[in-house]
Amino acid sequence: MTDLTRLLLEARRALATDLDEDLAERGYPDVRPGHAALFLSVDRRSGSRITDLAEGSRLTKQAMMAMVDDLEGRGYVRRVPDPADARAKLVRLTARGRRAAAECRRAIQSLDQRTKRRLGERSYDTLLESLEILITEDGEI
Amino acid sequence: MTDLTRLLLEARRALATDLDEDLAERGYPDVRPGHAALFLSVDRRSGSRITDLAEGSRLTKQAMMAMVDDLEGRGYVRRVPDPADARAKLVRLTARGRRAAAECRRAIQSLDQRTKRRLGERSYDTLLESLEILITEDGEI
DNA sequence: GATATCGGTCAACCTGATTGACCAGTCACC
DNA sequence: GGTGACTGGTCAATCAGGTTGACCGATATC
Repeated sequence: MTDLTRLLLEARRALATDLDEDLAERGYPDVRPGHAALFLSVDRRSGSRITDLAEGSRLTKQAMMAMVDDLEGRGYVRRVPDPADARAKLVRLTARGRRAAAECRRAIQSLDQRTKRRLGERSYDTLLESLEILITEDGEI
Repeated sequence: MTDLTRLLLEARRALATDLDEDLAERGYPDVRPGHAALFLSVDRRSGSRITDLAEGSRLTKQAMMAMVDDLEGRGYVRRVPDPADARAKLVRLTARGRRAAAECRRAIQSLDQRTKRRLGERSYDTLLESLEILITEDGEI
């Protein structure tokens, strides 16, 4: 009997720590693994709405807002009004944000490749598939 | 490019939620998925030291202490002095704790089996192996 | 006996989220 | 073209599940 939840948590922590260190070495000690999803999913030209970003990362908009606040405070993104809807704001990368995003992308890619090497291509693919299944199919008891 | 850390986090959350609901249905709404490891690893006859439990779950002793505090407050465990070492205390299951532990074991087993069914035996085994590798081999960049 | 280590605890803090309330802008419809 | 419902963003409070650091008394080591 294995405690799968614990295993998942620890594996995540190990990878996140790894990514964190890599980002620090690349000159972004303040970019946290959690920011990755945002950097990866914010629209490069027009920007993205907080609500959309939240939905894409399966977070509440409040949680996403906290991340955006954080990154805005550090100068990686800024909020601009959405010309198409006066209620909305668009989150856009600053120049600094674009550099960080690129580095972040590289860090993730590098981690991916290291992971692939460690597990072997097939196990890696299986891992990804399995995780997707666990996420999407779960919820119904 | 996949954000593996996010995937792991979400998969864990999905499973934890599932386990949580199952435990609630079994009559233990206050037993959290995190308690599982403790219930599974505390020595049934003589009890276990907090330090040992922490090490076994790869947690700090402070974190384990908080869990023990919690479970003690709910009447699932109690601390008794260790006759072999006056510094130490032994965490022991109460009668209520033993019943809860048994139910918890069943819930985990059931979750394991459902997961196995969803992923298929081979993918499930691969998943477990992969996670172990990620946990143990990580840390060295 | 002095000193280092070990088991447990207190305190402060961090991360990554949650729920609930609220406001202003927009949309649909009559 | 006014009314009511919905949507996007925000504030506030809270939570879970950890972390690091300091500390104390008991024990082991020399």
